[in-house]
Amino acid sequence: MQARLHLKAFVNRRRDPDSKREAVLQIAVRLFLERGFWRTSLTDVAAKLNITKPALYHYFHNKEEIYLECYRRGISLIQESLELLQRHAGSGLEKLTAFIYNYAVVIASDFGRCVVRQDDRELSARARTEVRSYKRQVDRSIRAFIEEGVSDGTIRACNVKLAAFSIAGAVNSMALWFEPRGPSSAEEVAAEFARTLTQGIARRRDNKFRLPGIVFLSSER
Amino acid sequence: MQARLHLKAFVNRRRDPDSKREAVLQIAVRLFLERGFWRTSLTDVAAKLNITKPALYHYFHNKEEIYLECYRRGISLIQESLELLQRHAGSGLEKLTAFIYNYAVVIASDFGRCVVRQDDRELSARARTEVRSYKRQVDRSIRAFIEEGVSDGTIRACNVKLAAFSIAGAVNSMALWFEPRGPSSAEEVAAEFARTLTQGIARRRDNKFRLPGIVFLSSER
DNA sequence: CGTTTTTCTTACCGATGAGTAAGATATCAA
DNA sequence: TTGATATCTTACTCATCGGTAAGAAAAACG
Repeated sequence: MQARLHLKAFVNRRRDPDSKREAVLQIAVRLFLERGFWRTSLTDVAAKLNITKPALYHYFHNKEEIYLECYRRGISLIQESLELLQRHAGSGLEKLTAFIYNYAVVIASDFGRCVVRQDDRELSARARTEVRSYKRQVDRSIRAFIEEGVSDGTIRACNVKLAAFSIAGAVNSMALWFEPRGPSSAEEVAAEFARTLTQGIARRRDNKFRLPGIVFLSSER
Repeated sequence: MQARLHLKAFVNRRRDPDSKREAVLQIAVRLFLERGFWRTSLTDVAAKLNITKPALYHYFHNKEEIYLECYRRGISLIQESLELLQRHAGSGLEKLTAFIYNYAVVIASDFGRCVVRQDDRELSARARTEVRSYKRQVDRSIRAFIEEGVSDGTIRACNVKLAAFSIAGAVNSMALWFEPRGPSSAEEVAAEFARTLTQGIARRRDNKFRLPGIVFLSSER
């Protein structure tokens, strides 16, 4: 990776704010992923870049702004995918399947994982509002694909909201375990998820589903 | 709920450590869910109970122990479900479906959500080891159900590890949005998830799956 | 070369929160 | 009632970390 490059962005005082800002983001997002937002101090970030904490304040107003920039990068990748799919003609099921694939690939990237891994509640009210509006947008898109599929007959009738949550939840969870240098590539995982989440894993000989009778837990405990 | 009861556990100095410990856990888990572990101070917990922070140290060694107790409660619910399923005869698919249902109901409870919502990395090495060993156990069980299903022909051949992650991820995500007083009951969500995650949402006229050609993102960005 | 501007450092503030020391006070058992 | 014990409080320590003030040093510019 060009991580080496970013680590050397501050070797001298050359005036190049753009690439220095970039270096901060690249290093920060790695640390946020490694340790979480609150456990990552700006002193840590600065140390990795061989500068001191106050230097960061020449490029960002505060810690949250650094995170928000990382977040916006991830979101813009997702939006890019959504726009392409919305222009594309195809059945609801095809769009949904393609979206799951693309979304999974995004979530596998550093900035993508950053989008999902962060807990809203740790943000200011202002930032939280921004973040949640993006999330709603993604959710609306997934639901639209599903509804389209139900209309055109490629998706069976189901609880659209819960189906969307289930799909988003499964893909989002990648952020918790996916490792770029791990055994499966992003594309492998994306393909498997796209298949599993649309087609299921059951070998369906018949089309009727019933809940097994061995269910026993109730939420009353 | 009996939250009122727990709020009154410390009205006098009656010697009843068991119910006082219980009250601490019940109030703590709510706050952990509301604000997250690190954003919840022991002063907050104590205030809700009408005592002061040092009083908590009569019942728990430190903050992490309080969290771990909450965690163990959630885990024991899951284990209870697993044991029952392992004793039960049935196809792999049936067991998996039933597990998804039961697991979802557990995750919908306060202690269940606590299990999932907490980020390992915020724990000590010791606690993290304990927590992860539980998680591995759940993962192994899901995989075993899937493998059983593949053997007995009720589940199609698939990447077992990724399928298990996908299912666990979807159910775990409930912890992030499920609200006991929300529009859907735990049982409703559990049933829908059990269905969606095993049968998929596609209306399958034929059995072949192909990735739509509109996929465009690569992880190289 | 000298002036201006940007970049970055040292030294600090203030707030927060986990955990402790020491002692006051209520409960309980005899 | 009284002594022993558990319970809980006040007052504190210590460490962390976001953010700031003030100025030094390097770079850019003319």
